[in-house]
Amino acid sequence: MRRRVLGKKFFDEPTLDVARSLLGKYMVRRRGKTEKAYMITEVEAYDGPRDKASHASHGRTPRVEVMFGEAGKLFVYFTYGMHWMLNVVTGPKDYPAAVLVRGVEGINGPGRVTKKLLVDKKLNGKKAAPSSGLWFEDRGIAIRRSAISRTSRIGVSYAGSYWASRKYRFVLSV
DNA sequence: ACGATGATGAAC
DNA sequence: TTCATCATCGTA
Repeated sequence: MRRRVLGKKFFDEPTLDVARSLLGKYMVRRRGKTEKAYMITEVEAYDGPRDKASHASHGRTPRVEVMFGEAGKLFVYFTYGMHWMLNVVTGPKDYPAAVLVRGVEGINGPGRVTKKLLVDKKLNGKKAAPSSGLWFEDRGIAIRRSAISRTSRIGVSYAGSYWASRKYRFVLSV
């Protein structure tokens, strides 16, 4: 099987492009000797300091510092008192942007993804790479444009009508 | 439908 | 220092 680990070059692109490109790619998790790969089926883009749905719209706080950093780093934060959210940083340094992984094959919901893959704050700020135990791979699956649907993002009504209605969510239809 | 559960930022 | 708000999920 053809495998290519996705690195900085892949993620250092416009957030929306990266989000769409991640569909059909694989997220690989290694814990000790066991390694599991899951095809990515649902993502959301959070794009820049003016995106009111992005936590980075409040400025460069410790919680979101990683979003301002290097593309290809993992951004993990805690919400709703019980869920970890897994993102990967995109675009240039000092431009806060990331893609939230909302679903993978067989697992729907960002909180379930992190629970299943045992993701928590220990991964925050780590590079998405085999050395950190969590990374992304291109395994040669081609995704047709027609297999991708775009919708507005989930749970961001607080962001105001403009930002809440941006079609920044990408879903791979079965 | 709503409660669990806690970090965050804004208000006071 | 308190408070409402949340990129949610499970149970109902």
